[in-house]
Amino acid sequence: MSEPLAPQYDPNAIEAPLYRQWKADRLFDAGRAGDPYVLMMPPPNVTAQLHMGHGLNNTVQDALARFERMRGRDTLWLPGTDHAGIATQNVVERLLAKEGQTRFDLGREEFVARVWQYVRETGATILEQLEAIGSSCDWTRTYFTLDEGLSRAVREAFVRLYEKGLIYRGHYIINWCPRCLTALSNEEAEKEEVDGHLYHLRYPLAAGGHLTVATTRPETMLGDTGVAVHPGDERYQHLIGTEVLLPLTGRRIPIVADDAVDPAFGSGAVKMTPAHDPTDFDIGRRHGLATIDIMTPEARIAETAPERFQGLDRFEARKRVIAELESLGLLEKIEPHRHAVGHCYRCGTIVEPRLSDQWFVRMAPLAEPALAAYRDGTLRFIPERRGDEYVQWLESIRDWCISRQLWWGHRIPVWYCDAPECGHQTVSRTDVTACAGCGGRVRQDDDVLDTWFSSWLVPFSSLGWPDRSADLDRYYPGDTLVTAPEILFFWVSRMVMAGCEFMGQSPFSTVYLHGTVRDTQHRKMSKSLGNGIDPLDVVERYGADALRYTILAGMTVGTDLILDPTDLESSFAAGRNFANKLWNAGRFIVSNVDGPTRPLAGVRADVVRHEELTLADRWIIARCDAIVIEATDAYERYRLNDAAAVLYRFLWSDLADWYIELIKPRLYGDIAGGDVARAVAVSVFDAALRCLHPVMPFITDALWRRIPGRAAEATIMRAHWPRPDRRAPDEEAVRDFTLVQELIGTIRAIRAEYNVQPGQQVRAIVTGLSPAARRGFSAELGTIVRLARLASLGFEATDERVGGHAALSDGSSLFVPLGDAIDLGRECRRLGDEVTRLRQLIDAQENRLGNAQFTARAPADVVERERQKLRSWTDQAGVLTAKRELLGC
RNA sequence: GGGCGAAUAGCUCAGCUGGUUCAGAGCGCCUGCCUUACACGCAGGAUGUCGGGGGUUCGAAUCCCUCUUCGCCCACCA
Repeated sequence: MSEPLAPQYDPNAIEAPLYRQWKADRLFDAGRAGDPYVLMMPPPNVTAQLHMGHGLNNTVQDALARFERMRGRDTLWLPGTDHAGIATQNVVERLLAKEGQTRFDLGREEFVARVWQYVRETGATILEQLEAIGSSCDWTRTYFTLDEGLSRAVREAFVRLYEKGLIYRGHYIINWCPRCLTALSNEEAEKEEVDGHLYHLRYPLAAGGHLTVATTRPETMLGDTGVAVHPGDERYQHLIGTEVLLPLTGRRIPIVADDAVDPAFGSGAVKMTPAHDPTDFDIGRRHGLATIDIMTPEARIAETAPERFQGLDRFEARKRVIAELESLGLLEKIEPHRHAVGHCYRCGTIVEPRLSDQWFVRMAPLAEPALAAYRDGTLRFIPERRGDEYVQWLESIRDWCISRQLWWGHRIPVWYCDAPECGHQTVSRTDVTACAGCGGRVRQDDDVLDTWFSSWLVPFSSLGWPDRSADLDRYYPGDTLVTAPEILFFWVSRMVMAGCEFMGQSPFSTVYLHGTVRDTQHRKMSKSLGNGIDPLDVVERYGADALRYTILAGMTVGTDLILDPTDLESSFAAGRNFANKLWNAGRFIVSNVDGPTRPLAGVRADVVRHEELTLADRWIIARCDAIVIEATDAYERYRLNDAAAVLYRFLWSDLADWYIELIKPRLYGDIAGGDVARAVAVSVFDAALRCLHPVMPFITDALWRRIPGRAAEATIMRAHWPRPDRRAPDEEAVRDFTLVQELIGTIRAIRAEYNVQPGQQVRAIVTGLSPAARRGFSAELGTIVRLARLASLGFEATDERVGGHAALSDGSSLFVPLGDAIDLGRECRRLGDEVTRLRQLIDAQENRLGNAQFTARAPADVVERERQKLRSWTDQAGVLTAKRELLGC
């Protein structure tokens, strides 16, 4: 009825058109009957290109979405992108640099317009790329964090938090990226261990002598305004309250006592640079120390320092400071020192702690409900241990610096009065044009908000919040969040906090944290290392299903996925081969079923009744029921690799290698029962395709649609999840048929062992049969004879002696007489030659091991290996000799 | 410095609550096959001190201790 299928599966011809069909038929869109099931996609950067991390993340989500959809839930997989403030601004600034311009040349408005233009041109790419791997997102609800609605949500959240006193502006030390020229949150300053130095400097005391201080950043001494010691430190009691003469600057600075100083570290005296170190800032504030900012935003030495240092890069200045101190005899020593240094998470530049005015969110009050959600079980993590990290972070949470000195993003909704004598500050949901205090001119805060300040609202802002929309009612809170552990703190924890704060409950109940994609050296795949794999390239060469299969089959819960970027074939061929195997199994079944088949269960008269089923039929049905249960269980437990493996084994080994092979005579009409075989084959194939659909959506739908009897518009996406036969499992069929398989396999092994020609028939004799085995062998006699290439299967002992023996697992004995099946003379000669060859090897080896020189001088493991060789050869020779005796040579 | 994870075939990994699918899968390797769905295939085969050492137990890849090696998260000893 349908067009003939090609023997080679061509994913390129199937996948893309099928995706277009699904999309046109609106199969991804939420809004059906059923319990809602909501997956929130971690928004990729709007200008990102698809990489393997996206591939993994979205494959997992898509598998879950498809599974739940088929189980009858109203599935909403909500896609979107974020504006990625720093990253996107950097990209456009680099483009401008090529034209020899900076953003300052354009001015703010013009620059932002340029970024918008860039985003509009490239922005949809990442989402289109997600389509290529089969992502069944609800594209009608796609969001972007700078959309009008989401921007309104950002202002609403800001104003509400401000009004509750949870947002404040403060003058503190923050992490500053001198390259991106903006403040960063603690999470954005990635701590990394580096090998640095600990410099011991001598500060001359005003009263004579000197005090040694230790520092890792000697250049900051230009901004020192004090030295601190521990109040209980007896070495320095007499110095507290006195002064030192700060070298290179000529400043006199006080020595103070503070509990925060660890007397055991270094010399026990710490130089205080309140403008460039958070601890020093705190201590300085307690003791009224001055703050001297000695660096420009670019981290060059500023005009507040002596002239000869001005304009020097911080690391140049470090060298210069050390050189000068050394020449003054004030450098005591330099020790190697390993310590953690913050790096900008966008550009890798070493972060500089910097004193500045920024906006902060007070986090402790927000953290409490987020902790409670985890502790009362409404929020869980997979794998579970990730919950500990979550708790640890929330319990020691620090305030969140949310202002960024960028132009691309949500501008902070605060307006300041221009009039210095008024100084009023207005925080507003809507744009402000006049001062609420004096009616004068206002200007909006120059800074924008951290991108994550919009991302943390996404679970509800993307559904219409702050409006009380129908979507918000139906789809909040969602169910599962699938993401990489890297953004647990950036995004996941904050979403829970925002959800609890603004919606009263966590935005999801399960957080599934998957691993990272790495190369064979376990390095994270990245553009800069050049060790990435382009998922689209894989789709092109192997197909999206092959990509998905490889990802899911290779990924255990909570572990990383290792792929070899230099050898795509070894990584992805398995998936492609499986797709091709499926394709051909489907091709075989479809082409051997010309019309509607009788159903296996039902009330009509034409159903296949149990009595009509052969042992093999009952076996494959029982196996199918079992794998439906196993696969369902695996999906429910997020063990997608188990689901993939179970289905792979069933479809390839059970269905293709065994069942299809042994129903051929029935299908070809050589023996009766063809229509029953067709019904069974179609039924189990159909069920397995459905179970496999979340893993390999394209080929399963392509084949499923071609099963005869389908309506034209039928799609597996709308098929319900298979339900196993609820009757007691047919254990008898499984047991009996397994023994049939064992018998066939054993006969085949004997044939191979004795070099029986493929076309040569042999006899097989089984004695000592259990009733179950006897029953099974009789039921599938034809199958056994055909697949083992037998002339006959007998159950009476024979007095023949030449042939192969084996014991079967039910206790019966198998004998395959070979006297008339092989050329005895030739086989004896072959075995004889082989034994002779082994004897020679054994002699030589015994000589070698008998040589005292060798055993004394060779390494122990080499000797052991040689001994093993000897043992193995001796064993082989024994086996062959026994074989010769059996054959009567 | 604190916390956590991993180590099983040449490679990538399963092995869940100790014991009848316990030593497994895929790839790779060896042997033989173009058997009318599939050579991206079929049949058969080889390969392991389950990281080292100690312990608990009738029994350990599995539980405990310890060591080694890799990896991750957290951290204001300057």
